[in-house]
Amino acid sequence: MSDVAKKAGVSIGTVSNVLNHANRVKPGTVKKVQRAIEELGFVRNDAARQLKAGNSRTIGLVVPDASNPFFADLAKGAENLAIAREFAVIIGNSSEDNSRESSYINLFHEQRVGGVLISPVRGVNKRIEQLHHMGINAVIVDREADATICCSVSVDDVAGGRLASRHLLDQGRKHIAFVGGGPSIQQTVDRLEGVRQEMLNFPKARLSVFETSEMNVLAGRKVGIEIGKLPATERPDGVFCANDLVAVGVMQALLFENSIKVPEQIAMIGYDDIDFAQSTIVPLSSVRQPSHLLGSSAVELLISELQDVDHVHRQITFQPEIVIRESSLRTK
Amino acid sequence: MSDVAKKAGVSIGTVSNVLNHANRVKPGTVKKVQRAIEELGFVRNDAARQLKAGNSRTIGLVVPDASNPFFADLAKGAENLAIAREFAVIIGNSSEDNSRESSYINLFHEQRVGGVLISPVRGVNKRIEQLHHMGINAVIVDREADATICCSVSVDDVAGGRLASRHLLDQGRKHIAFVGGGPSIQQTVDRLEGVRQEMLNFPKARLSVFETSEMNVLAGRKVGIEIGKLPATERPDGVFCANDLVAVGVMQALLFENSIKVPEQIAMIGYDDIDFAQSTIVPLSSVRQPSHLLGSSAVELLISELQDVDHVHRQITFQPEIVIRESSLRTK
DNA sequence: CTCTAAAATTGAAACGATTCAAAAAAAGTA
DNA sequence: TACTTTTTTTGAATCGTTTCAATTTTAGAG
Repeated sequence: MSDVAKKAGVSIGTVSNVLNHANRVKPGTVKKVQRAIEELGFVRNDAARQLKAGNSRTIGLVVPDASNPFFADLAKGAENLAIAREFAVIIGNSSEDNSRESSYINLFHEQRVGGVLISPVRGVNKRIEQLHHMGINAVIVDREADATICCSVSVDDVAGGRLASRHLLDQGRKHIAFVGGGPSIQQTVDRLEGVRQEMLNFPKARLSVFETSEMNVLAGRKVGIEIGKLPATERPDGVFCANDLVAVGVMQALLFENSIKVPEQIAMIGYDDIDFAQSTIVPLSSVRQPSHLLGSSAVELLISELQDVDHVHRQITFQPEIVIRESSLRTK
Repeated sequence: MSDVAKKAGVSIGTVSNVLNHANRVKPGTVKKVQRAIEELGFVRNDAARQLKAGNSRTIGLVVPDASNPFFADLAKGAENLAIAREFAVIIGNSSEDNSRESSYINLFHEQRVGGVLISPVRGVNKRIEQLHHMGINAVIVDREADATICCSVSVDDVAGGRLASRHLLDQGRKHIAFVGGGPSIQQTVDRLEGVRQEMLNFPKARLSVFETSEMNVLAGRKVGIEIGKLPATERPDGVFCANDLVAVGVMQALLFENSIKVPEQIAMIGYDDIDFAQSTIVPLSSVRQPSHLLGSSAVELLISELQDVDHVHRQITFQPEIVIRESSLRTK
């Protein structure tokens, strides 16, 4: 910067003013400085700027699976709004791993990000507590949080679970299977809770629960093979998967490995309504979440927390919506 | 940090040594300092560290479409290796927009990232030139680069185009349609070039080219509707899409909007072999690229450039591989 | 116990921006 | 012209690390 100052024949302070408060500087001087910047190819060192400022115009986003289109869309929503507000978004992929989640939080903290959007893998409250204790502004996404400590943006997963299971039961299915990622994943727990609630209205129906190691296509395929091998009396006639990736895997296995017909023999419904859901072998019914809106709302809340003096923590909950396609329709 | 030093009863320099060169410090002292760090909840300020170091252990990655699973996988490959080498990866999504690409480059430059992995939208050489001129270490991904200036990791797109089109022609298709994103997108240009080369071996076959506004499902659907509306004599009997997202869109439109049978009336093949390709309504043939490997190799090259004094720029080119599924098979 | 070599510790300087009180220049007024 | 007010410009101090030459402590040898 001092090179620029020398070349433009002004002081360092003036160069800084041109960069940050151009209106305080005489127009002629601005031009001189800008020409010098241009000629020297000067680019401000953000580390020094941050060091002085104490924080940065960057938002950290920690997601459990960046290759899940749902989170990719959520990230896109967040990024678009952030850019409009002149913030940058850094994405960290925890891969549903607690220690990886921690190291991203540390990395972001070291970088003194303005704040963090996070969809915690497990132990939400513990994580919130920790972030709060570290003095990091955080918005919980896709999970409800304790209103007193921070903001959150979520979708009512219990309602989503009810929607999906009620639809299957309404279609006359008697034995529902729920396929999801185990009790450490909150989304799974809530969606299953919705199923359980709904089952109370159908006392004759039966529920089986299958646990996957991860929430992706491959893990779904494993469960699909397992289901296909069950004797006819033990086999469910309706499968609800905790996300579409798992549903796609289960469907693949049922159709190709076990020659089971969807929806005739087994009706299926997924969750997230990713772009591909309508393009699967049998178009997949799903529960739609406003992924884009989740991301942008989260950024909105975070920026409000950073900038508004009278900010109060808010919990925004969106309602999911069922999208019915061929995979879950009643057999004629 | 001075608080930590005071609490541990040592100097600031010692605290720094504990953090960075623990072996230079007596084990007992290390313990004292670590306890102090623990108790005070101290987190190093990365801005100051970077300011001193002049650069950061961060790698910027600029992709044209983060919601394309191909790039999501590539990013994952990059991230995994980077983490193993204790680098962090920041992802910027240019959305195939030149100015957005520029602003990410500037952001990364301001942050003094160690280097940049980039899949430039257009004008590759101009962009390489610019990065080189700015003194930014860069590796071009998914595109070959001028060997004298920087490294690159790519897949032979011309070969991929040949593979796909030869397969369709071998199956007896006479009128091939190529669907891709226009001449500004290098991948499209190269894959089409492959098609053109291969057509020379089949002088009786015909080629039509359709241009999409973007390279996603929605854009593909539009072209699919267009193709479906063509009179039978003008309609292609083999469609090669420049990526799987577009192929999925085209397939949706053909099947649902126009009731055209795949592969009986129109054979289809996509590109990238994303996870979903085998789960589409009619399982989609595709050209597989080693997406994960692309990402990790790029990181490898970049880190070598940063750390090895005798680094020489290398161009790594992988060969694509055809994956044949139902969508392109000959009608019995 | 003394001397020497090795290991551990110290703390001032440097990184490159922003800030702000003070100085200088310009504009306005009598 | 002389003085006041407003606008611009200046540059030293600051942010929190890392580095490295100098100093102190410890270990080893005789």
